[in-house]
Amino acid sequence: MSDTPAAPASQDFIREMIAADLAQGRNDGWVITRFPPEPNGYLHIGHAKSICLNFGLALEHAPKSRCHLRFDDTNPTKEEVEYVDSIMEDVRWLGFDWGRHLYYASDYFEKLYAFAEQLIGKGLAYVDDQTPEQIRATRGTLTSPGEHSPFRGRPPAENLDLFRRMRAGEFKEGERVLRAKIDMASPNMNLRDPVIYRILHAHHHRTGDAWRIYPMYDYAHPLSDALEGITHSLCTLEFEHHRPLYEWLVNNVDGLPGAPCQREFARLNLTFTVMSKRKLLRLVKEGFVGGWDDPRMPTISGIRRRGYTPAAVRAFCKTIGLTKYNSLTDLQLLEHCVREDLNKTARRAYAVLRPLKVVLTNYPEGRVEHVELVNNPENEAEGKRLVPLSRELYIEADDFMEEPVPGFHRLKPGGEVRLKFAFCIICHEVVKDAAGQISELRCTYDDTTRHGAKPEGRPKPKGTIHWVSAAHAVDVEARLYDKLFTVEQPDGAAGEDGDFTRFLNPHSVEIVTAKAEPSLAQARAGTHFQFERVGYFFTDPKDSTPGRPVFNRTVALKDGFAKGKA
RNA sequence: UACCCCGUGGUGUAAUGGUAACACAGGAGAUUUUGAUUCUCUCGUUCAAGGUUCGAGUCCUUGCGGGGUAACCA
Repeated sequence: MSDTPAAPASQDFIREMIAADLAQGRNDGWVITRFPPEPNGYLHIGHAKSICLNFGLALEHAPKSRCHLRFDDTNPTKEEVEYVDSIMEDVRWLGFDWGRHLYYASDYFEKLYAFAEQLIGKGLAYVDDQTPEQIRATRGTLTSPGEHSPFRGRPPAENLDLFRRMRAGEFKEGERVLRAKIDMASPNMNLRDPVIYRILHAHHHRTGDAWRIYPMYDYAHPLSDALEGITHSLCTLEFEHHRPLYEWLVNNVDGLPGAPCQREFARLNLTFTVMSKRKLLRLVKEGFVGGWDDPRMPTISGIRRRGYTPAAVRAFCKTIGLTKYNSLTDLQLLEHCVREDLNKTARRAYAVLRPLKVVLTNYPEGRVEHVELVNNPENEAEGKRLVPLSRELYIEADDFMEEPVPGFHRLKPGGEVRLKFAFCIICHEVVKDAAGQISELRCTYDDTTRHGAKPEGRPKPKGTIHWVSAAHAVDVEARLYDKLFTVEQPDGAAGEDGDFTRFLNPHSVEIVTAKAEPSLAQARAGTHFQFERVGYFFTDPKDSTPGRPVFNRTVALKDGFAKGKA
């Protein structure tokens, strides 16, 4: 894959705006972006879109550019260090680097507090003694204006005193808040005197017990952006109505080093998956999956463990584009991106997922030969390897049909097939057990067909299948992952208050013991393979142990035959 | 029955007043020691109606459809 983190994406409305800003000489030619996660959950593929955008922009505009990683840790009741660590790991894994520009909104608490006092002094903020219920009740509705708080006219000196006492911890949670004084009649609810500070007697993961009041996102975010000199603050569509408030703060607070500009883009939606943190958290907490990094999860850690590559995720993010249209991206596009990458880079190996024994009746007992297999047909430099072959083999059960359907050109009674890189075999006998199940196939091999030789006057078998030597094969665990949900839109299909978990795919994982070529026993954790004719697999970084690898199926190979039948 | 945003093939995007194109998916074929890959061909598109213009996917109006917004969450 030619994709690199710095590869420029096509022009989208954000990049056009930045180009226009640059053309007008704004920001002294700098492009400074930020990725601002709240450390209250794991990052998912939707965040990857934002990460690629923000860090990508910085790379595209080097050297007068950078992207900050800033944790939006303004709500101590929800945030944890565990999430901070995973987020940093995920961003790095995607191939991006924030350098020394790692920040926390909590680093600015003292400055943000001073700005709040400034707003109070200007008569632009006031302490409200109303209860949360009263505030909600007087905010009005979508179709009717709100009412002024009885405390709205409080003089600045009194507000200042009260606000300082809020900070000092003199009041209980919920007793008072600081509100911006804007417009209770605004059609934009965010401008109806939004709460900008609330009392929270909570321990913060970084500031400890130093604070009794914490700023709200709407207040902290624009000012943090401004403090860091962010030029372009890019977020998702649901913050569009917050933009006027964002701008109000940037314009009304004096002494800000920068004037960032917020723009919004559509978040990513993927078929057959849910993306909200709340829903993902539920899948984890209620044990529907093994954890945040379960390979079926759309989290970065999940898809990493599944075997997706950073390059594939980046290519995907580039392909989906950037618009304000609320779209639903086909999961197949993600799969296409990872196949495209892995096809070029993954080592090939032979593994039989559902083994069926084959005895070569004309192959001498006790004889073992070693066949040369190509490691990667897409890259000859990866060379070849030797794989043992003997009288008894395993082939994929799917590669034999006792009563073949039309168009099936693998092994059938009396039929011939090529064992890839070895020779052709003909099936003479189907052996069944007491239950009538096929237990073994008795075949003969043709020594004249070695190494792909096609003797004259001899019809060429249409099928080529993979195989492993029964005596040499190693048992390995393979986890066959499939879609987590059975419907394209689990949230939508669940309806208003329906439960999306009823659309969970009961077959989202199947664990089998595969028969693999011997070298696979030594596969190191975290290695990508293509099991020929089957799919791409990744040695599970968590559950693999030396000598006992566990293989996660990243994605199956496309199957033209299965498709034709459907 | 408020305000904001958005409507281009099945899906995701491009076309910046001048021949509607690319990718994925689908279909057909060629090649193939992976029914993979690769290659060729193919299917199929501007929400609607008016208006402006020599010319509209693009600009205007109205309608329709979708999304968002009433945490002391982010």
